[in-house]
Amino acid sequence: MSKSTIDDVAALAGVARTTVSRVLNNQPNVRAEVRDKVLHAVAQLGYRVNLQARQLAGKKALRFVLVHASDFDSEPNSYFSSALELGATRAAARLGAQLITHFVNQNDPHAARQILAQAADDHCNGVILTPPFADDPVLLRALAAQDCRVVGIAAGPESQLLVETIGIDEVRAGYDMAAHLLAQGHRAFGFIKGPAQHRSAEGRYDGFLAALAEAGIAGQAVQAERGNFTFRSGLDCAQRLLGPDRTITALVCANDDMAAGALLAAHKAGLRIPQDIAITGFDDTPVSEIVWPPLTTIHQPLRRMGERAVERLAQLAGSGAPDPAVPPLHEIVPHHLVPRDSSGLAAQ
Amino acid sequence: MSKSTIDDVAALAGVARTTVSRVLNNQPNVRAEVRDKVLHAVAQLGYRVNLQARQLAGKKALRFVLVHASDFDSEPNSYFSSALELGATRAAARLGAQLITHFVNQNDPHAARQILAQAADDHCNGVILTPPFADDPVLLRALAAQDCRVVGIAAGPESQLLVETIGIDEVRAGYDMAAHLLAQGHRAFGFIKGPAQHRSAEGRYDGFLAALAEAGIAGQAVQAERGNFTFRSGLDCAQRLLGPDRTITALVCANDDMAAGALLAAHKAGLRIPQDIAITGFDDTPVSEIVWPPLTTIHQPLRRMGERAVERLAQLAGSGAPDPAVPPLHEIVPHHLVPRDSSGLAAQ
DNA sequence: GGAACAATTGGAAGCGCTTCCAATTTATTG
DNA sequence: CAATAAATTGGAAGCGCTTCCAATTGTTCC
Repeated sequence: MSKSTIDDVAALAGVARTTVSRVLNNQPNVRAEVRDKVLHAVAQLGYRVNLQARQLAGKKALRFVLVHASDFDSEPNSYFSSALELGATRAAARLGAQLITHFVNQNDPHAARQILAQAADDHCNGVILTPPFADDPVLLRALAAQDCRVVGIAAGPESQLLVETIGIDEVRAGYDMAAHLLAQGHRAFGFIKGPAQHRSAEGRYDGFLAALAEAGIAGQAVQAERGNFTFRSGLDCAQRLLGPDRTITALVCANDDMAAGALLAAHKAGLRIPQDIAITGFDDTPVSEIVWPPLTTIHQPLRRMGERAVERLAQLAGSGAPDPAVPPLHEIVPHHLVPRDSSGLAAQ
Repeated sequence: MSKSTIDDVAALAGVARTTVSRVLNNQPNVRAEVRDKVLHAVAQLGYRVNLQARQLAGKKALRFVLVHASDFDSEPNSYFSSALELGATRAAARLGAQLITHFVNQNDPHAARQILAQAADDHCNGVILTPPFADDPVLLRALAAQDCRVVGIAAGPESQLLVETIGIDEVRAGYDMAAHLLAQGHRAFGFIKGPAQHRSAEGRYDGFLAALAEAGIAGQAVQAERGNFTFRSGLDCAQRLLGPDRTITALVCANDDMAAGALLAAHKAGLRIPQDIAITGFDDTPVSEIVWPPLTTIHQPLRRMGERAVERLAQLAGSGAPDPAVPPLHEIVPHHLVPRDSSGLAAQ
């Protein structure tokens, strides 16, 4: 069975090709009854538009912009952005959409303005934002005012009310990590958080505390430090937590890089991992498999998230203007705990 | 000035559209004189085919397959493969080509057969291979016999004679690293090599020795160990090299992961980096910026390499069957040394 | 009830290209 | 040199879709 065309649909629905086209493109002036008939025929034939033909016929291709935060004025060398973009590009290729990637220096005071300008210049149908940009409500609103659909990746709860978002259930992930360590007999915990602006990562801590509370462990029993997601900050925080008067047996870090730093602190302090101290990360980036011992962590499906972001944007673009009555959707992608050797049974 | 079309070219060249199409697609039955005229018109107008139209008119799209080596039966979580694929996908999107990615378990004894089958199934116009597959001459020949063009990435010298290849000048890179350390006053070196099968990485060691020889330092003075590119092996090898009777002041590792392992060994041995021991990596993967101190390393433009691989394949596909008289081209992409804090002036 | 209008629907052109087939030119051969 | 084959060129039909414009149908209002 070869691909069916718009004419097949038209024939089956008993209407003209033009009408099918109108239905397909959400255009007005089609009776509901006819629209249904067409949609029905589409479903029956498994019809899908041929993007080549559509574009050739003059329809502008979908254009999306993916904005990465960078610490410099160049493309970041990070796995996070690579994996996300890889997923997004795959989806874009599949959907025949164009994906433009920009790197914006997050330390630049004009970063937001720059993003707005790029979105306008590229005359795009949608923007994909990652933290910290995805957590900037002013930027989010400005983009919306610019008639530009936005999907935020790993955005915090505030952003989830403003724009479409995609992310793991951060709270649940924190909960799962706590449950894993509790099951191994740990009762005294350290936690290295990320920067407060990174809203979604805060959820990890909340979920972690929730699980502890369920197990009858008070939040005060947790020694929390605040890092900035870098190896160096993980090292520093962990050194404070793992001094000679250490009481904790497990140290949870809000991302893998900090966990790798904590690992070094533990090694330096002469502690055995996981016998003396269990250390866990978050994200399951390659570093978690590289270090020794390999990190127990929470896998975050970055490629999948990038894919979904583009798919969502494509769908939004096809469905016309946003309906202010419908709140934006927060899509949760599944995470899972990856147990490796950096955690194990707590010492008696 | 709007895009010119095939008819513009035809008009300018004074031929029919059909003839232009023939020239564009390298088809026979065009007089050399006419062909030149057309090509000239193409150049003059800056004409580029519209891929949408071409595909709509029935021409099959270019299909390339990118094969990654994996250690499991799943997609590897590595930066190397992500960055390469990202570059390849970007290029494919730009050229309107289709890129299919496969992950093949390199431990599977049938890996080669699997790749051949996939290349055949996908009915593709070309395959991009990475190590270790790019260094398998049997596979390379079989693929060629299957009428499938191959580009090898970071392939060894043997493969460079068999198929088109892309990579950095590994020998020169090794040389550069030695020069960097020599300039900092280091005279006694350790070197952690990769597995012998990884042919291109061997070049790094050769270049390194060459620079030492130029500086009047004998190869025997270098304490070489062989790792397998993992953090763990770097840790183990470094522990042997950095014992109490250590004589070296600089330790060069053939990739970043092993250097990260060596870093841990040094920390454990109570050595200061780089004051007591300089440690360097290779590849400039994200781990090199994550560890402490950040690694001096050689940057390898992975995304660019992926891009070029697709571009080369597209070019090959457009130029008909391979000419056995013309040897395959080995394309060198520029590398550069990234000095960071893990290397510094040698102690007196 | 019919004029004036708005809401629907369909017809047909054409986006830029490949490719089949027929027309033309050139080379080959008895 | 005519007859035949081979190489070269051009004409025209679509590929699957959007969109302009005309035709049709349904509504409204005096």
